Amino acid sequence: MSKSTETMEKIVALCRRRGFIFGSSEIYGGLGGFWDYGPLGVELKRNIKDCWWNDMIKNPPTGPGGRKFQMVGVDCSIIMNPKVWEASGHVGGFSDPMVDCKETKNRYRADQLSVLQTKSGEGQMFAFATDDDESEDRARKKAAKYLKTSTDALAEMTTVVALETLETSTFPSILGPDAKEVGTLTEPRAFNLMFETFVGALQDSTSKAYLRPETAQGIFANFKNVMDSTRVKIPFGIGQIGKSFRNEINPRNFTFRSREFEQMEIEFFCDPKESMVWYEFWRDTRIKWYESLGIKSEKLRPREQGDEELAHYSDACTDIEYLFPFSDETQELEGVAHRGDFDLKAHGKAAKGKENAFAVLDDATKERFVPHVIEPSAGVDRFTLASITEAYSYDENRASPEFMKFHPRLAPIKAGVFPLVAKDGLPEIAEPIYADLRKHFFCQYDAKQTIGKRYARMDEAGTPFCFTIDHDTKEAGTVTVRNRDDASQERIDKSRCLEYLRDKLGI
RNA sequence: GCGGGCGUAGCUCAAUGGUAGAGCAUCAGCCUUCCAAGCUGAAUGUUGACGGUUCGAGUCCGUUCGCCCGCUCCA
Repeated sequence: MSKSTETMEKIVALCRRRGFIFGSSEIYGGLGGFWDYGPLGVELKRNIKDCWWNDMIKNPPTGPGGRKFQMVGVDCSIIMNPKVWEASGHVGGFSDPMVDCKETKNRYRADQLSVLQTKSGEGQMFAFATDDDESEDRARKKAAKYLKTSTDALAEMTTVVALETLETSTFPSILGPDAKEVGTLTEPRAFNLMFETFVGALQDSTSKAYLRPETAQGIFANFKNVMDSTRVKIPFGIGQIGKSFRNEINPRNFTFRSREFEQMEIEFFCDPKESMVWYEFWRDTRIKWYESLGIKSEKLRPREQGDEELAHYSDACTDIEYLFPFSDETQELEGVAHRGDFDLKAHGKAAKGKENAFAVLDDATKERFVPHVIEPSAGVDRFTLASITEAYSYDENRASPEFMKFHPRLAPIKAGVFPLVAKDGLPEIAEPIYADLRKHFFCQYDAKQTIGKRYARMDEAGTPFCFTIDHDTKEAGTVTVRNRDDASQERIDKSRCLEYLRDKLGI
């Protein structure tokens, strides 16, 4: 077992042991790709979402060149009119079994491919798009060349069959419609990763609906509503945090690829002429945000997508990737995509009947334009997992070797409050201190067992500070503050605990 | 999807085909004046599930499910 796998196993074990993350419905054997957050996990995840909402929506950064811009939020329904997903391109070809060509990366509907084969069924076969004369023509020419015969004589020697009637074991002999090499077609697979459900009591095709596979479309669908109700002006952004669902074929790596997950997405609308400037601004802003929350920059790798990787409508896209312990390669935390006017035009066309239905007026030139969109789309669960793996520390010289070095803003518990012993009137002093602190921060009071065990428990929870009330507190009115990261101690006046926390946490 | 490995208490692991156990963790109490100390006690199981062989199965056989690893896949 590799060292990184071992580390990952320790992290998963700690998450379970301390109540960060459990497998969903474990008592019934679990369900792959679904996870529950426990008492500590929910605090961590909530802190992450609060940080994002605060830093991006409530108090957004200043734009390039000191420009101000507005940010507003929405919270859209998970189930939407299925037409949303037709317009966005999520349904359509994706409901049916598909065949991929490994060479050309083209994807074909399995029921729309035919194959030209020799009457004996032997030798190479030639696939083409059914009812596409041009594609069939190309296949026939290639077949004629292969069989060293004329296209006229070919009809005598060959027969046409539907791809779906062939055994997948014969696929290595098939030449794809656009391929140069033989045997590059995959077996037909269902590619609709959207969860289906039914709205209303009747379960038929007219009531079919989908759980959203991304939060973005709810924002696009409400673009006009937000424009009309809030007096925002281009450039501005709409943010949303919410659950999305993808029926992943193969969920792996703890919570990294889950079937139910939460997203934090911004759709930023701007003048096409300035779109690249805003794209670069958001890419850099988002990278800095992760660094500000304790992700080391050397583990954070922005990866600019090459032209061949980009969606056809996209001008640029950067995946902000993080080096998780479960892989030698960095994995995507967030995608910052320049989506052009693709989405607004698609919905304008589908819902309003013309592509420019969502155009806005340029005050200076009095011309109408469809805004371009910059989309920083982050995975809440992925960043939660990244902050956990980043925080995980091991020092065999400590009494409690494992500890979680969370950034103070993210730490689930901000402080522990302990009477050194549960007698001599110490709990009576400690309890009011705790009652005062908990009004402002999530804290924990513990009087059980030895002080060492209590510190160790707080280390595993990632609590940055512990206040310990001892006999000197009675005499001098001071308490011990114990620091999680180096186990160092200092004494402060017991009345200064809240002030101390505010100062050290920076919040 | 393919191949390999593993399933016994919350965790780490024991138990010749013959009464399912230990340590840690948890809880209660004692002790304890700053880093998982000690003592006493308590609670904890459909041995992943189903079926078969057997007088008797955690153990042998079959099936199945789950998890992990490697490939594959990931609009």
